[in-house]
Amino acid sequence: MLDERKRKILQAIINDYISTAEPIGSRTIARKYDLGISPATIRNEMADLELLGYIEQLHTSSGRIPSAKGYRLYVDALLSPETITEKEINLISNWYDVKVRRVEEVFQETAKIISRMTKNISLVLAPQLSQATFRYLQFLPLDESRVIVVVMTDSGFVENKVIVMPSGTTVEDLQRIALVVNKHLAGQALDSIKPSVLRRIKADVLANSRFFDVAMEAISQALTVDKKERVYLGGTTQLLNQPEFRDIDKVKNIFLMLEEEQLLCDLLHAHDGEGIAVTIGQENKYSGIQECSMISATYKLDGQIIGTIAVLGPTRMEYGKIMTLLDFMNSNLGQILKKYKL
Amino acid sequence: MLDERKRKILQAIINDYISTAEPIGSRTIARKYDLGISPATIRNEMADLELLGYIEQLHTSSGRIPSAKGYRLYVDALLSPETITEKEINLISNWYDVKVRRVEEVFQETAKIISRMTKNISLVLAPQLSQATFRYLQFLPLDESRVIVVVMTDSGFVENKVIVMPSGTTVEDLQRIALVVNKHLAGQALDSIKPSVLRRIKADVLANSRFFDVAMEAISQALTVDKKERVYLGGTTQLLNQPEFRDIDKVKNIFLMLEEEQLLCDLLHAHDGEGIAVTIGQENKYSGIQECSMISATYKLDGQIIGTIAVLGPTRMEYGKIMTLLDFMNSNLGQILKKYKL
DNA sequence: CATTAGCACTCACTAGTATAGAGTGCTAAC
DNA sequence: GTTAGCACTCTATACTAGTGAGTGCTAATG
Repeated sequence: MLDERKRKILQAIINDYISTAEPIGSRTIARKYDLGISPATIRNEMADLELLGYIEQLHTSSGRIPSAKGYRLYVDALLSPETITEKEINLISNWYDVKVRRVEEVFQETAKIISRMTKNISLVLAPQLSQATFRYLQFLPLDESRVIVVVMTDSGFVENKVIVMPSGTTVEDLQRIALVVNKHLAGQALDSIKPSVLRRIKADVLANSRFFDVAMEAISQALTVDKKERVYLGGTTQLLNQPEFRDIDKVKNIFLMLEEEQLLCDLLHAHDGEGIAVTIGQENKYSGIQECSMISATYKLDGQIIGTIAVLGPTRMEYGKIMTLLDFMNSNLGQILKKYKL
Repeated sequence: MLDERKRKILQAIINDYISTAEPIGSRTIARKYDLGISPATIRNEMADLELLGYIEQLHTSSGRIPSAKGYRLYVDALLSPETITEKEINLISNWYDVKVRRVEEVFQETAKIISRMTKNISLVLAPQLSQATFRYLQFLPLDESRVIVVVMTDSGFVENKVIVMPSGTTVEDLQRIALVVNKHLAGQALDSIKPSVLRRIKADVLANSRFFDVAMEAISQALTVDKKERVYLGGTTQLLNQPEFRDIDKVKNIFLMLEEEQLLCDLLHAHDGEGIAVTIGQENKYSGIQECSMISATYKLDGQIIGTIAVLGPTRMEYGKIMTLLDFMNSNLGQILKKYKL
């Protein structure tokens, strides 16, 4: 383990690099940080730190920058605790009050708040519908031939799908099917409702089998279609403000990744335990963001993890501040969801 | 008006600049395009074209590039007609078949197709709900205190909102309210349903006034909330492939604009007549895209204009090809919407 | 014996200069 | 009217110091 002085110096290097994005030399450390030692001593310590792999040099006569290993130690042990201010809390709750009118908007706005406050890209993985449980389904006639299947879940999410019914289907036919289906599926998790389950139901509705197939098709579509989780992005342009991303090609790689929703889902799922996770640089699986760090946090509703929020930025990011914010946001998000869902 | 030879030369300059992004000189024109005249003659003609404002020079010894006025003439008069290939048509219909499962996805996928095929940013303005007309509304009980208000429109769009009802509300109360509301609102355009209209209804439901206020609040929310039109974006990263956007700051401006949905709506509404519109460079109202051109086309459903599709890119874009594609897409979109809406 | 002053050395960055090359406008010949 | 020829302009590239921030090493110091 590093001694106190080495840690102080490493901390100074990282803090400075985080705010300036410039390599930092022994002179500057001695001047800016009051460590009571001369540049020469700092140089010796820095040589040690470099040997240990915590910092690196771009070329022999440049200052030092933190290495991935350095950031890792920083995040794990050197981070000075940050608190979220009263002002920030007000800003957040005010934002929700003004901008959010319905559940679905919570996620997009959460992403916006986070990116605004951290000056980085934010990602919000919204809960999959499949984790919800089926409450009931209802057919609402639209006109002579078309019917809307409305599927309701426990938590109040509503999924709907317009279908065309064979001519001659009556409202009563539909109600009978709904009755049977509801009896079978009530309380089941959406992702446990597989074609086999639906087929078993069929036996119970034999009398109406003519409409059943169409209805089942629609139901299974209404059920599956939104299993696809949604990722909401915020502040993608923030990346363009970072000096390490002046290079269009680096930016392009990352933006291309951000356009692939499935990839983002996977990325956010990499962390599916509780609490906050930090992946630094090459720790990231996707090569496009190996010059980035990602801080992610899972949030809960009624004690169950239902989604993830994350911040993506250059490895040189304000870990402390962002972790504190995400911690606050994710403990908050459950309540906010409840509130807006009613 | 320009004589034939001048037009040929201007056409050559613009075509070449569109494909190379490099200023073009008299020598190159003579070599690449078989006009039967010498570089010197071309130089003379180019001097004229510059005097007339159709082309410009970056500095005295550089080749010429088209000016905004040049592009304008090109688009209005010089464009060689392009046709869409069988292969492309298949690609498009196949894309819809594979990717689109529900109405809402049509717009996002349309944006993706267009950006993929044009290598530029695409924007799709999806129909506002407010243009739809109210069909009927229904209350679906969720649990003891919560109810879902489902509002259905003519075209089969469904809007829903969870509300909390005062304790003691019965299903019959709700049905009575629904009945009255439906009687009053059926067939009305959503954006004509204002608070004053709702208040007038109140008289008819006096017996249930206790629940009425809550219900009305929810209804008006369900009605207004999605008046907000949605803009779907595709291929924003394509911009980064353009040589004229190697500069991060230019890109940033445009990306910032793309994040503001309201702005994009306004932009797309600038063209609300029929057919295709092209705005070139400074013709654009928003300063951020004055180095861009935008080609937009409105699409219809049942004879009525319901939205806009557009392509945004550098002024140096393949006008002919893109206009042909948009023309095809917008004439196609109505059918596709019908098909997937069913 | 850890610390520090001093110094030679390295290397990116900047400014200045020369050169090459693409393209022009003008003039005179065809 | 068209074109060959030529002097001229201006960018882009390569090369060459010169500057300065920062280092590592050595020897002196408390």
